Amino acid sequence: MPLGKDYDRQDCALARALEVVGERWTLLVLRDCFFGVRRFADLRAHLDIPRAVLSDRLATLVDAGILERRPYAPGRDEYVLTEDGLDLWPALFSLARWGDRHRVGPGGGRRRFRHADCPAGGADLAAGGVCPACGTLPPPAALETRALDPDEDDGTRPERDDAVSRALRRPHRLLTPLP
Amino acid sequence: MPLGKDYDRQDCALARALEVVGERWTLLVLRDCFFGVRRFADLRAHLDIPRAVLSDRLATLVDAGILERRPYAPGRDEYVLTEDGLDLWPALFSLARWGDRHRVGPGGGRRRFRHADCPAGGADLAAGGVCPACGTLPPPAALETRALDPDEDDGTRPERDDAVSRALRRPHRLLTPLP
DNA sequence: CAGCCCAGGTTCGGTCATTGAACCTCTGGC
DNA sequence: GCCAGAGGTTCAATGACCGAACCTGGGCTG
Repeated sequence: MPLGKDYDRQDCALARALEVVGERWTLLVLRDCFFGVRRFADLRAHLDIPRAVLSDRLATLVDAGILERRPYAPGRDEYVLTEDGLDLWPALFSLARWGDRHRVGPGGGRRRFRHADCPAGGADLAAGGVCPACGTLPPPAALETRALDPDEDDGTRPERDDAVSRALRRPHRLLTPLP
Repeated sequence: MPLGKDYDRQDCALARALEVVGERWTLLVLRDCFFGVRRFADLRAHLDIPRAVLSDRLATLVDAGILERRPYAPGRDEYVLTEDGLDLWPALFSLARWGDRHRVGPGGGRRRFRHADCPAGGADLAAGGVCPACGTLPPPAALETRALDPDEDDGTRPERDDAVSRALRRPHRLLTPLP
């Protein structure tokens, strides 16, 4: 946990957010949840995260009311974003967009987010997560994401080959279960 | 650095952003830079961050082109946000806003951000950093921040008493030097 | 129903980051 | 010459993270 015992000495909303969401891996786990990944094994395969750490992060997020854990079969649980979790979307999108624009370098995996349910026809999201066509801030469920076309992407890294990564190359509506 | 050696195995813009900005303390340092804090000693006093860690984070941020280090007197340096750094504003604001709304609990220090240069009169920023009055996404330099009035704030913690904390209780234009 | 597999963990030593305290160095002022 | 303050670095101790190995409980297969 970032700041640890210093938590209550920081008089700042940002510090309180980072207390839950600022640990290593946590935001990447949440990104996957927005993409529609719901199961422990899929998160592990997609992120290459140590089991113990993933276990710990999921517990923290459930505790904080950001994820909900629910059985989908006897003995099997899945993790789904709550209302509070869904509200993290603008923050997550803004950070990813910044990474996309300023740290291009040697890593592909760039993607676009389009307002699929847009009354004005839809367009790729602009800064802040705003749809430039209709001017609103669409909720994640109204968005479709897809990888950049190979000719737009200058990444030269080998692509990942787990089920989630493969599914995410094709257009995909956010929050729809993956893979 | 989050993810460390796994950096190049993550095909994701978010991972690349977190590589620079996801370490403990880094976002809090940047928040202070947006507020107008520029000097090592002021950051230290305001954040209660260990010297070695602050030193390391500042070096990383300068390396990444997010901060610029420049002398303001012989032997004295200050740190100022670059263009790339300023572009982090929507992400920072969104996270702080989420913390403000979902993790209220036992910590005051809540604040509002108003579009001071708004042609439509200005209003507190809404989700994504958008000004609800004019519908644009104002740059940080166009914003004024102030602490919530005591009756709006349910924080019961003792207030901090360093120069930066004191200055930030009064209305303050972002990026204007503090304290 | 014995035996196996799979999802979703926990446990465990080794390694790496963070912490707080102490020490260093340069500049300017008296 | 001496001191103070800014902006560091160094160090031992603590805590987080890592990867590998082990555990558990339900379903399937024969």
